[in-house]
Amino acid sequence: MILPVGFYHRPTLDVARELLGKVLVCKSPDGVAAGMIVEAEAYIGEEDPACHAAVGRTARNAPLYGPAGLAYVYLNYGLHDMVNAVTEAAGHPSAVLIRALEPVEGLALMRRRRAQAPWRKGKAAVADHELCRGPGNLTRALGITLADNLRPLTRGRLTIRDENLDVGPVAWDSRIGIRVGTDRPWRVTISGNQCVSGVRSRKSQCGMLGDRPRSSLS
DNA sequence: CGTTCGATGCACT
DNA sequence: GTGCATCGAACGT
Repeated sequence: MILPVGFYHRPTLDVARELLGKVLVCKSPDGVAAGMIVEAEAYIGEEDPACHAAVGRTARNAPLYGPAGLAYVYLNYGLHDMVNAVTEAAGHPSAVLIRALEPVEGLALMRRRRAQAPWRKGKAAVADHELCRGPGNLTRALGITLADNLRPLTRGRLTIRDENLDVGPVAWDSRIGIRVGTDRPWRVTISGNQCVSGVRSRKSQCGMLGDRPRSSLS
């Protein structure tokens, strides 16, 4: 079942938590690629210094201010397209960044796309659990680009499905790769999943379990 | 093991 | 002109 708009039209932390275990699907003429979401981050409002809306409404971040259930895709570092699910009511700029997937369908297509990255030409193939590890990697593996910005996630080429997959324990910790707003524990992951990005082979990521971060500031 | 740093393009000041 | 919600190679310990 494809997640309905109502799923996204809720508090962003709840959406982030419940996106774990759901399946992001991208169809293209080359085939279908899909993966289970194992890592996500919440970006909530103009008061969140790490949210793109912290600078107020601009041409780029306008999708954050729109209705829930749309994709917000933008280019980062000139190299990587990042995909978010817009959440909450229109006028409340917020979204969930999808940071890693466990590949489910279209592994061969993912491998082909990853190998096409300019910096990967002539390099060894990536392992299956690395195909969608990291926000830039997963968009490349699924073929998600800026052309998917503002696309509804409730039908068509780009969707998120509930396939009743088991999730198990989840952990909240601070968001990755940002210079501000690191105090907010708004990154959520499936504990122990090999496809989660971030610090490698680090001793057990101090994490709390549960439906909400221990100290949510919202 | 760890840390540094270049590639790359565009929105924003 | 500056600075990224990154990736991965290169280098140091």
